[in-house]
Amino acid sequence: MTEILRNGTGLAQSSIIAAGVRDEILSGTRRPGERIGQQALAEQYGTSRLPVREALRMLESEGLVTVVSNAGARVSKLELDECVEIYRIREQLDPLLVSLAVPNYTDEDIARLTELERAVAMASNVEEFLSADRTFHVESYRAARSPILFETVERMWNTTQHYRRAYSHLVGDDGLGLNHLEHQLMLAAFRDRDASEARRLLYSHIRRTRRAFTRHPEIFQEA
Amino acid sequence: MTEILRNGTGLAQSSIIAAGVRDEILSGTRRPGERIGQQALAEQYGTSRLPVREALRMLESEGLVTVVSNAGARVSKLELDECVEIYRIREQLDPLLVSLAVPNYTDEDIARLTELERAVAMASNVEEFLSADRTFHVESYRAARSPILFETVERMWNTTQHYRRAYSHLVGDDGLGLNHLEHQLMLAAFRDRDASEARRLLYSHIRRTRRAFTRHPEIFQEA
DNA sequence: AGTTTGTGAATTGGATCCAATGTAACGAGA
DNA sequence: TCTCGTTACATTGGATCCAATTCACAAACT
Repeated sequence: MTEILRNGTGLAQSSIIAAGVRDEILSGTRRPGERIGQQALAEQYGTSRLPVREALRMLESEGLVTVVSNAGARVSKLELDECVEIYRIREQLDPLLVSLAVPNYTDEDIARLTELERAVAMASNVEEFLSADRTFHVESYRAARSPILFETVERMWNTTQHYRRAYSHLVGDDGLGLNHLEHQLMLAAFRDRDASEARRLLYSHIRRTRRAFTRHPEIFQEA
Repeated sequence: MTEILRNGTGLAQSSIIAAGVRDEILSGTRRPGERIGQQALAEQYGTSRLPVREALRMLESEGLVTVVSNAGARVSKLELDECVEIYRIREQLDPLLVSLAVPNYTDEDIARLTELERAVAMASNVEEFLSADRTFHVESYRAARSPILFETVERMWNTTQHYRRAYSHLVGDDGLGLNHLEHQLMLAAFRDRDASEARRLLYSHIRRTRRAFTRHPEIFQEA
């Protein structure tokens, strides 16, 4: 009965550690190729190395970490080809997800999404933009109530996060204008409850980003 | 230098165990909802429970196993809604994958795929059919050389394997005729190197299966 | 007779300890 | 001075041991 921070329903320490490392990778604290020591992680979270190892296996299955036997774990790196492949997947799945969500939108949903898009447009630095952009899209997917599809999309989003950041830093504010226009068109389709139009717009949105990556292969160069 | 069965490049015991359990789940030896004891697995593979736990975490991330804290691991069950969701994903990804493969087909590839389809048509029982059908599709994807997309598709395939088996047992030979016709049309598109036609045909192929599931919700009833 | 509660065993989660592999620094030789 | 080989160290992989939680069975109570 002591109000000790209980692990909730089945939240083992390995899950907590995995979530922490995941956040650190997504936030850019840990960069691709960087080594992840078990001992260091164990000390950081005040546990033994055992839950750490399970956490690393979980992250490996998510594609965020690459484990080599007897050589340790590293943050996964992506080649341009692989990033393009993932974006091809997203070109298919994100539009499907949004097309499932649009019919379920309430007026409140659309008002909230409009506000979230304002936050994207008003972002004053790269980190703010990345965070707001992700929130906008994630929230636009919520009404689909398709947890498996959502998780699959989120996984694709996560593994490419670092390169989206690198691209944003590279181009600065250029291209944000197009991004804003596409978001506005999507919001219009949302208001019309036009699922197929929202689907096409999101497809183009992601496709354009994919082609932008192809124009900037230097992002994927070895450090 | 001793030719001891080396673990190859990074094949830890946890990966071996995970592969074994994965096979047992896919082959139907372990049924959805069935408990997976750590101790039993450890004895089966002659190791301690430690690699077993890592293996279960990996399978959990793949969606094949559901782990509840302090309550053990079980083979994942799927509701009809979830299975439909996964098939909606496959409707998008499998066609993309085949459309990437078709342009790369050699004449030998097409000859081999024709043979593999004959094996599907000649399958004399459910297990043979499932195995041959999977081989045909997997081989048709190989030329795409898109490992990430392939792995994603394979994951979707794996989590729904049990229900495909249940459906096949339920309907027997009915519907196999349509399956064969669709495969023949796909082969024709392959020979023409008509990627967009192959894509549409595979979309219809998977969509039809999804709708068949919806007509047989009894497959997903509690045992 | 059905429900509930308590006690027991079985199973899971975690920590410490030991072996094996990979890495790196150091030294010797060309 | 550069290269190669050897040795020492750090890190990972695995096994055994201990604590905590859950589940099952049985007994008692309503």
